[in-house]
This record gives sequence, structure tokens and C-alpha cells, in this order.
Amino acid sequence: MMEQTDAVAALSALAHAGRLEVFRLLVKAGHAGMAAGKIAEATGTLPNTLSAGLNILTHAGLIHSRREGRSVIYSADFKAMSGLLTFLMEDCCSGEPAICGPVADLARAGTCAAEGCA
Amino acid sequence: MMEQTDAVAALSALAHAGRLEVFRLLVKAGHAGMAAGKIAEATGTLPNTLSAGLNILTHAGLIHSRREGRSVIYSADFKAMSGLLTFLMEDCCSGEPAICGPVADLARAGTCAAEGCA
DNA sequence: CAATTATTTCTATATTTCTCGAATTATCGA
DNA sequence: TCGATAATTCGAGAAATATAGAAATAATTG
Repeated sequence: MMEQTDAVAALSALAHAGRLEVFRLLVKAGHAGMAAGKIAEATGTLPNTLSAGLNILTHAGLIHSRREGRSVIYSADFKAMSGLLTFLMEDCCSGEPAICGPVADLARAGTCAAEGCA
Repeated sequence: MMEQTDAVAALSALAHAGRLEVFRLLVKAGHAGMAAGKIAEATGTLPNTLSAGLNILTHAGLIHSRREGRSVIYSADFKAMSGLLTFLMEDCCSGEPAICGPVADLARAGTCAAEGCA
């Protein structure tokens, strides 16, 4: 169960054009992930600025990294992403399911049960 | 279709413990909404500080207000909420649906089609 | 119209966050 | 070990954000 503090950290991390772009890039990249250098290249960010952003996303639990030779590969944490969405939708339309049925369905579906979902 | 600029505004608005609490309170309140004073009471915020927060959430498109007598009633914008979730999940696991099936379902469901959904 | 209640705006200060240049650490190949 | 490549850390200045006191606006009641 995600707490408000964690949610604020995750939302803060994503509330920045550059970091949001990076995160969505990693979401698309899936488990394969992307080397920091490739991300910098794709987004046109200076390496040190990007590194600061990756650090913030990592501490927010939204991404994680592994070293491969000289490169550090970053990838999205789908479980954390799912947890954040679930938190945001919690108690949505409580008592009035007619208001936002599809969103409520989303909340129920918002657990990442698939095998490979890290 | 939500753009990155809008998403960053919405995420920034939510990336604050007090505002996130207010938003979730309004999500629970549904269409009935809540008067500013009641929100201040429920969250223990000074009226002026709360007003600044409500203003930020409003400009981000996440909530809207209507006047009723002396009170101003605030309520969540479920359509905007849904749009933000959809944006965050866009292209999730593209090419590898096995990674995060439930989340992908969420993305497809993330449009608020219900009648009363403002 | 005066008093009361509800909320917002104005203004200033304190704090946090962002970005970049420079220096540092880590890994690999010759 | 030396040089090259990949990424991170440090430090400082600039910019954005948060909070609160005081004043102002809006709507209702006597």
C-alpha cells in the first residue's frame, strides 16, 4: 500500500518536463531499459543534468538501474507506476459508481500481476 | 489528447502533500463537492493557504468551482483525472504486452465515458 | 446600511529546486 | 598502467515555490 509521502515523491519526480520525458521513454523501452548516454542523446540533456534527474526518479522508486560494462542501464519500475495510479484512484467516486465507472475499473485493475512485471 | 505541458501542470499541482490531500478529498466527495471552508476545516489549513492551493489545482484543470450563496463549492474534474492517468500509461509496455497487461488494460479503460462524468 | 461570514488577493520572506561547469569515479582496451 | 569512454558528484548562482499576515471582495442577515 502506497502512502501519501511516497505518492508526493513520485508525483514530484514526474512533475518536470525533462524527467517526465525520461520516464515515458523508459516505459516504452520496457525491461530492456536504456543506457544513460542513450537517454541523454534522445532527450538532448547534458549528462550531469540528466544524472540528477535519474537520481530523483530512482529515489522516488519509479525507475531502477543496473550496470552493464561502462554503461548504466535504466528501466521503469512498472510495479511502482501501478501503485501510484492505484493510489490516485483510490476511493474514486465512492458511493457513486455511476460517476466514473471506467476509472473505478481501472483502480481495481491497477495491480501489476503479470509475471515479468518488476 | 493531453499534452506534456498539461501533464506537468497537473503532476506539479498534485506533488504537494496538502494539495494531494485536498484533491483526494474531492475525489471522494464526488459531484457534490465541498465548500472551501469545509476543506480548510477537514485539512487544518489556513484559508488563504488553502485558497492558493485550490487556485493551483484549478489552473491545472483538476478541479473546478461554483458559487453557492456565500460558499464556493469545489469538486474534482474526473475527466481531467482520467486524462492524466491515460497520458501516464500511454505506450506502456509497447511491444511487450506480457510485461504489464493489467496496466495496459487500464490505459484502454482510462476514458471517462460515463454520463455524469464532468 | 452596518455587521457577519466566506473566500480571495496582495505582499514579503523563507525555502526549495533547477541547471551548469568542473572535478571525480568506474570500466574497458591497448 | 595509460588513455579513452561513461556516468556521477560537488558547488554555486538563478529561478520557482510555499506560507502567512493583512487587507480586500462577495454574499447574506438584521
